[in-house]
Amino acid sequence: MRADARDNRARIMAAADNVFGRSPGASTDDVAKLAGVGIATVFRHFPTKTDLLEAVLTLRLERIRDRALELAGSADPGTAFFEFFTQVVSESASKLAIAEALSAAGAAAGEEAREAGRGMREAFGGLLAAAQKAGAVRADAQFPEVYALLIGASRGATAAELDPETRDRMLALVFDGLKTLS
Amino acid sequence: MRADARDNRARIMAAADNVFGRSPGASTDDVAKLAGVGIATVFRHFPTKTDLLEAVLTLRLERIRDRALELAGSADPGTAFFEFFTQVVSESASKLAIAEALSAAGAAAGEEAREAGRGMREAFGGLLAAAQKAGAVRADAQFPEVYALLIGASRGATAAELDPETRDRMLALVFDGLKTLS
Amino acid sequence: MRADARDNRARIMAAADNVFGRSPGASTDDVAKLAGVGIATVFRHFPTKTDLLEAVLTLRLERIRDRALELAGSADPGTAFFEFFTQVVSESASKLAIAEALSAAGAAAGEEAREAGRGMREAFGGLLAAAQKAGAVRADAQFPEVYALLIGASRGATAAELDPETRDRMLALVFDGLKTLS
Amino acid sequence: MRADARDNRARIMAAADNVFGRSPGASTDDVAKLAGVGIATVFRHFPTKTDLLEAVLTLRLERIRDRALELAGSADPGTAFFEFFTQVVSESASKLAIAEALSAAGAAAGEEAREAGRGMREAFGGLLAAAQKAGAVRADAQFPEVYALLIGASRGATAAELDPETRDRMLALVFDGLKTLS
DNA sequence: AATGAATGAGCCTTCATTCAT
DNA sequence: GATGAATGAAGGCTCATTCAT
Repeated sequence: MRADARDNRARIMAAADNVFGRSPGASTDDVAKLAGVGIATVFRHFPTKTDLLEAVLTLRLERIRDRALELAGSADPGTAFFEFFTQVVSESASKLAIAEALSAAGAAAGEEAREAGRGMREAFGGLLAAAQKAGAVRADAQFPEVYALLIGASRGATAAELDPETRDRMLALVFDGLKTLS
Repeated sequence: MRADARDNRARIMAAADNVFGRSPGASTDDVAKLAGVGIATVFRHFPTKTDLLEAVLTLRLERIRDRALELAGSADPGTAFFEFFTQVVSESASKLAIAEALSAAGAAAGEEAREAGRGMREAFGGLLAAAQKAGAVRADAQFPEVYALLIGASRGATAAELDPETRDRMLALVFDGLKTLS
Repeated sequence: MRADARDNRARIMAAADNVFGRSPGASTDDVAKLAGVGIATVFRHFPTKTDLLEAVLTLRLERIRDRALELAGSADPGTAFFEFFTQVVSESASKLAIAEALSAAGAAAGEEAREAGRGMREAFGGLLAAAQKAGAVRADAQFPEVYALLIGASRGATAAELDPETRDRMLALVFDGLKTLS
Repeated sequence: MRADARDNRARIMAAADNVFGRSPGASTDDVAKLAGVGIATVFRHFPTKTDLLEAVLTLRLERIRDRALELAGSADPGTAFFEFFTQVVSESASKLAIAEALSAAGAAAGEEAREAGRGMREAFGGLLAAAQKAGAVRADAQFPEVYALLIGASRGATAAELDPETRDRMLALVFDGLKTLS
């Protein structure tokens, strides 16, 4: 039974990620239907809709953090930093929800999500520090504004539904502002 | 009655601007209550909730456009451009709704709102062109990505609830990317 | 001003007759619009929607009564009776409202409408009595069932949206039942 | 749960039959209250008020059809026909709704109700044909006008709120028109 | 543990009716 | 006297959440 339950939980979260990513106002029933379980099962795993939302948010934040951690070991910290930045913004463009997850990372209500946000920001902070140390990013840029830029670029790409070329040109502008002045 | 009605209409729009600015999912009743009118009065002026939303959106877009047009006559196009950019982002920071208005400017459903969005983008485009002609903004930056940057910065500032100093430092980074390379 | 008011009243009643004839659930506003007056004017003339409905009903009943009275003087009472019966049913077929007026004639709430119903039934009763006296309608048929038949035929024609030929054949059946047995 | 749900559904339909029979414009809430369930339960079983109305209509039509089918096997087709006619009209007299169901049987919107109407008319047509074959009903009467007569008599009885004696005398007149001329 | 049914609060919208010009 | 604006009380319908199987 444990395995079954765990399986259901995963299916529900995947469905929720999908559904809420497309339309944030979707109903819990939509999630249940897509997950192929009864609605009561959803509420058994997540007593509140908010709980479900937070679980999804947490998962997303952790995924982003993991991406950062993977790149953290890279030999070229500058490339790693810009690569991460680009990836996050690119995916935001196609997944409305990631951008929102990023902004919610700060104000998130639940403890778990807040913790995930902290972890993600920390990992990104590590990437930034390394890139600065390596001279790829200007040293006077502090974390808060760089992080705000990441959020902003993500949300801008999402909201404007940019085509990839425009998105890349936008990032080029942002990166020019971030790079060490020669 | 004409005067009274016009007055009410204005009060309703102000209330809607306020309420929807705080929580986009607010009910029409909330708007009515804040405006101090009965709910039927709101529906008399705006037959549909969508109509009300669009009227608010249109108003916001027009206000931003007007700001752009005011600055268009400025003697110093570079300053005018950056000043406008800063103002829009600053206000977004405190008014969630402006950022959303900016992003909705593209995909807005209603004809009126779409037209307002067009007007606003045009005015901003004028500011950008002048600034580029004056050599204040790099010539290879095209409108779409600069506009995306404006939206992104606004949304980023809003979502992250930045304090003014951080916001200014974020804008400094963005502006450094936009400025003509020396 | 008296003339103006009377004119408006007539226009409102005509509009109401029209509108309610088509869709019984129509709003008072629809009536006002069709009449070309403000809604408050309608309520000035008819303090309640029920009042308006009753006035329309009364008018219709009076019209039917007048038709009966016109035919009452006819030289051939049998023809007059069947002619009247046919006319009422035919018009019901195309004007939903007449059939309803006829059925409402009994239970109508307002004194005025009730009086109009009484008058109409009396006139129809006169037609029936004369036709029976002339030997055209069987003598054992009493008013209540003949009147019920008039209502029924009208409503049946209306509800079933009969084409004229079927309607006539239906009436032929009814009339065969009403005629004096030879 | 299946049993409970089926039970509730039946209770809701019974309540709807009752409520709409008395006042066709009744609210869904009235139905729910009479059925002793929450309003959402009504909407769970019938997603739209129209759906509920149609379900009730269908049920009524099917009941009438069943009555016709029962009588179809009778040894005396003439009696069977007139018996059916009388029964339908008698019940209409006390149940406004049946008469309306009958007229709606032609134009009903939903496929299910339309099908039920078809079935009912067919069964009634069988009764008529048999009665004609047996010489109890005049051979020149065609189905459409006889059916219109059934509807009309039902609606007339309902609308006029006839007492049983008058209703029977009205039917006697109708039947005299339908019987084979001797 | 999983399910589908039930529930009431809430939302958008309409309408008869009343005010103020 | 005529008008358009304002109003609150429904009404249809949805949704997060709770029960009972």
